[in-house]
Amino acid sequence: MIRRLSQARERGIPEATVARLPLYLRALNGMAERGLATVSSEDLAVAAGVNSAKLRKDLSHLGSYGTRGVGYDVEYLIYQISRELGLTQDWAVAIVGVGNLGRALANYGGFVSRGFRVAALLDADPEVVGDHIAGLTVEHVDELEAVIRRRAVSIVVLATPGAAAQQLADRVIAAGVTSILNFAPVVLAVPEGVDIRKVDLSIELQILAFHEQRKTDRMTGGPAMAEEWPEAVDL
Amino acid sequence: MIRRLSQARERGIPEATVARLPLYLRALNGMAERGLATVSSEDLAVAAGVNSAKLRKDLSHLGSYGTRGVGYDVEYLIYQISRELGLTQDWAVAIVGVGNLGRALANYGGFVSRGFRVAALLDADPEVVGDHIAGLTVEHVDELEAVIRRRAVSIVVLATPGAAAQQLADRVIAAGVTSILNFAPVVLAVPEGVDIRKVDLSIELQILAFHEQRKTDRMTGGPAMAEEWPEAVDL
DNA sequence: CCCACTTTGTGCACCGGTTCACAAAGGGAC
DNA sequence: GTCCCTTTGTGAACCGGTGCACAAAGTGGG
Ligand SMILES: NC(=O)c1ccc[n+]([C@@H]2O[C@H](COP(=O)([O-])OP(=O)(O)OC[C@H]3O[C@@H](n4cnc5c(N)ncnc54)[C@H](O)[C@@H]3O)[C@@H](O)[C@H]2O)c1
Ligand SMILES: NC(=O)c1ccc[n+]([C@@H]2O[C@H](COP(=O)([O-])OP(=O)(O)OC[C@H]3O[C@@H](n4cnc5c(N)ncnc54)[C@H](O)[C@@H]3O)[C@@H](O)[C@H]2O)c1
Repeated sequence: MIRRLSQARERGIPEATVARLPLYLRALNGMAERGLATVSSEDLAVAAGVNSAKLRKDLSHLGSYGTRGVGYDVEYLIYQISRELGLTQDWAVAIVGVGNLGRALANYGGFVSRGFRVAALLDADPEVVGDHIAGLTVEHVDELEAVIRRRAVSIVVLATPGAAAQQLADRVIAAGVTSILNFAPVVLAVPEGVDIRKVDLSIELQILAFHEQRKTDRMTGGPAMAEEWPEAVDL
Repeated sequence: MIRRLSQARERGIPEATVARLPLYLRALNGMAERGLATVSSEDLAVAAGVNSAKLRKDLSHLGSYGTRGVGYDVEYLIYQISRELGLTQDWAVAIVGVGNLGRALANYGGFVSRGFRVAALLDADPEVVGDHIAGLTVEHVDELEAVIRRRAVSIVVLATPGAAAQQLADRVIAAGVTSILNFAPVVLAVPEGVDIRKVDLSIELQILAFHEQRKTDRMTGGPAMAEEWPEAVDL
């Protein structure tokens, strides 16, 4: 353990790797619960549903944390990945928009489990403001900036209708937040340095439908070449 | 319009393109509502938040549906993309697991809007079975196979706890479903030919946390080289 | 009919990421 | 200590996707 951080880990872990680390972490936690002390790249790769070479390359970006001929120490790797992802500190999250989805998110347990804490719920609807959900009181969105400052919110979840999302994003960014998880079906324009992640159910379904159509087309011999282009369309 | 489908559109639209088509479609629908008849790749690209060359290349995979010097006909492009994505037919979707999240999904309007119809709700909890949600009655998951067959379900949304997800996936696949949208935080193992898409809130937050940590590290001069490796950890 | 202008469609160079395949490293048996 | 076995870490080829830059195609004005 003399001088870890060989040449890797210097700067920049590939984005694709970052996106898989949580997967590895989840698999490792399962293994730790089952009492496993070490795990090979092969076994961990299977558990995480990836290729083992990819897994090794991913881990090599964090440093050289395996033992050849043996594998990786489960607890140690959990610690290293958690640290890399920033899960050793806890993050205050605010949920803006407490409708169907916002409520589900607020009540979601798995949320809190790993470093994330729902610190505030905000809504514009006077019917909703004041409600008690998951131990929190819904505050008025007029208080947005004050709440972000007071509770040291660093991640905002947007669960409002699309029409309100851009304006709310502008406000939370102006208030200093640079990480947003957006559930509204709109493309948010944000300045350099702000990270947006988008969850879009409708897009996921459409992608599934595309492949589903392909599959059934293949069954039935492809789309009839004839109606490639129905003239009736109102151009 | 004599003989469209030059050499493109033959087989296989790139996966990355498929994932963006719903974005273009959404932008186009907005434009159609605002009465725009044609749109340039530049304008549409801005609305969808992508590079215009990428947009043109994406659309070229569907065929050559633009007019040089003019742009794309909005209505016509909506029709072509919809057809390509399989949104001209409607898809029966079953939601399995009617808890916090399942309810939010069932009540979600934007769902139905474009070709998707929630055709069944299923749960294992006798407290929940029989509830009326969004005009449907929650059925018992024992009926899963029968419901899938009876309602011609082709897409299943899994919104159960992780522990139940793999087993349920196996059952819906055995019942002939080949498209699954999974909200449970587990890696599902599925046979060739089955499409899984995963929505994982926890992973999204962890990715945000990673970048957030990087950003704040940069502010404060990076993580102190010293505590790279606290000896105290219980290895 | 011709010219100037706009905008598409795409060839090509580039880039990040994936995968193979193997040398190097470590462990354990004797 | 030596040998054999296991498994890591990574060089290098490959692959899909991105974006620049431009020729080709079409429009509209005169
Ligand atoms: N429910 C789902 O399953 C689902 C799935 C995918 C995407 N979405 C998207 O998530 C978002 C929320 O969906 P939902 O079903 O919870 O909608 P909803 O209508 O139930 O809830 C929206 C909430 O946002 C609040 N709101 C509106 N404007 C606001 C503002 N300016 N500031 C603060 N709060 C405001 C409303 O008062 C309401 O409580 C929508 O954009 C929807 O398209 C929802
Ligand atoms: N709620 C959220 O915001 C959220 C966010 C991200 C991920 N998730 C994930 O989505 C899933 C559902 O979350 P939730 O908050 O709705 O949980 P929940 O506990 O509220 O609901 C789960 C539902 O599934 C049902 N169920 C359990 N076993 C079943 C089975 N074998 N067959 C059919 N139904 C069964 C339960 O009766 C319950 O109604 C979980 O895996 C969770 O980790 C939830």
